[in-house]
Amino acid sequence: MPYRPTALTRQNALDKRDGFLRAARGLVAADGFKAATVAAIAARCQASVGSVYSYFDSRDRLLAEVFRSAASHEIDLVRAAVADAGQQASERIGELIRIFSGRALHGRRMAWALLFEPVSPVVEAERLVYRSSYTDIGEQIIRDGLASGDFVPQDARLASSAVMGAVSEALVGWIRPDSAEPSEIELECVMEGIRSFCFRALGVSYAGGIR
Amino acid sequence: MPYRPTALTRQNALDKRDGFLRAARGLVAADGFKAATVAAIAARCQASVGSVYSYFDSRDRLLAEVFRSAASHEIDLVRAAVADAGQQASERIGELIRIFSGRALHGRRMAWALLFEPVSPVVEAERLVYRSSYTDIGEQIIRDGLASGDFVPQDARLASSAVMGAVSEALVGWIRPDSAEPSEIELECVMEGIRSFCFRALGVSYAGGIR
DNA sequence: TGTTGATTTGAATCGTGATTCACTCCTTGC
DNA sequence: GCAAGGAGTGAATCACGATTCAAATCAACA
Repeated sequence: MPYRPTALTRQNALDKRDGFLRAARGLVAADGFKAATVAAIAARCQASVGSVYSYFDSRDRLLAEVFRSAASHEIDLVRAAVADAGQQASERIGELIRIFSGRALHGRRMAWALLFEPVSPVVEAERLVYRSSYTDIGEQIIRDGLASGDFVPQDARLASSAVMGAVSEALVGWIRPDSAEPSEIELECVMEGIRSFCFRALGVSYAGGIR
Repeated sequence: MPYRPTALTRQNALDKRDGFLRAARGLVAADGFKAATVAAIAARCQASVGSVYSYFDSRDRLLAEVFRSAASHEIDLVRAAVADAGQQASERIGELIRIFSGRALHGRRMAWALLFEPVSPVVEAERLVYRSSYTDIGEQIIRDGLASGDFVPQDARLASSAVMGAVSEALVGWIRPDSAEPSEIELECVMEGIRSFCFRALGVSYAGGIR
């Protein structure tokens, strides 16, 4: 019974698999999912096209995994920020908006890939989960805000969707692949503008002040 | 000098061209741009694939033209509704929101195609124009509303984008191709919810009432 | 009816990238 | 060193719809 996979072998396999994921992620972050062809991914790892397929069923699944990991990283950051914010619902939704848009505006290519780039149905399914995660977080905060009277009565789910939509649409012009690099000041204005728009929409009792 | 194209010939050519456009539009309205393959378009007109190419440079251009005509029809309806509404900015933006979402919710496949379906870059360029037309209309109304003091001070362009984003995102769940047919009541609730969300965001001075 | 050129046809070709697989190259355990 | 598999390779294949184009057909006019 010669050749039995050993611990080292297994680890190497995991590392290699991970290498493909990192390579793909790098390509996506640089030029979107479209650029993450199987050939490009393999090349980045000095491996052959075929070997990608001994670690993944298909390109789609590989990219779905890339999407999931990049997206859940983003979600985690937002969740953490929201948790760190005060218990006031308005502060928490403000953090959601601020972190979400700040991340998007600073990692524009990746944000574009995660939010807007046309992708295959398999990856699109991941995007659906990703988007609804944000909406879920928002919804919960809004529900709390309604309970505490911080927000004006309204449908929490609808409001959360609308907030995410308002934020996304306000951002899209800034993160489109061919748009010019925006200045830090502009970004601040956009973020603040979105924040106050959403605050008014939610009916936040106190103004929160400009800046 | 035999055979000279005549008026009838020319008319036939125009009609045929128009037939291809209609056919494509029908396919898009039924199943999106993806379904409007050159073969399907030709089949609908009992013509051959090749003849499509004597009227259009490429499928992309054909679809871009379909997009343009469908989109400008929508835009015209919105413009007309806005013009018919009172001179109060809040009424006019309310009409924009109502007609836009009403049309989308009642012609869901076409709305999905125009707003969300992944399309080629050439068609995407048309979508950009289409989207910014709505944003332009909204921006102008908001500008007027700011001038008359109907709305709270804010960046009109940003606000208009945010309104369009909020509306789109609130709608997307209802018009996704695989979503269930919504009831009339649900649609009314969604539209009303969106409208009040946006009214609050704009800081409309009077509530406008439910319904 | 014959001639000329416009129009139509649809099978063959292209383009693009994912996917396969027969073969070679390694590793392990004896 | 050597046999038994596991891994890696990359050229060939596949998928799929857009696009082409030589041949066939049709329309106008003398």
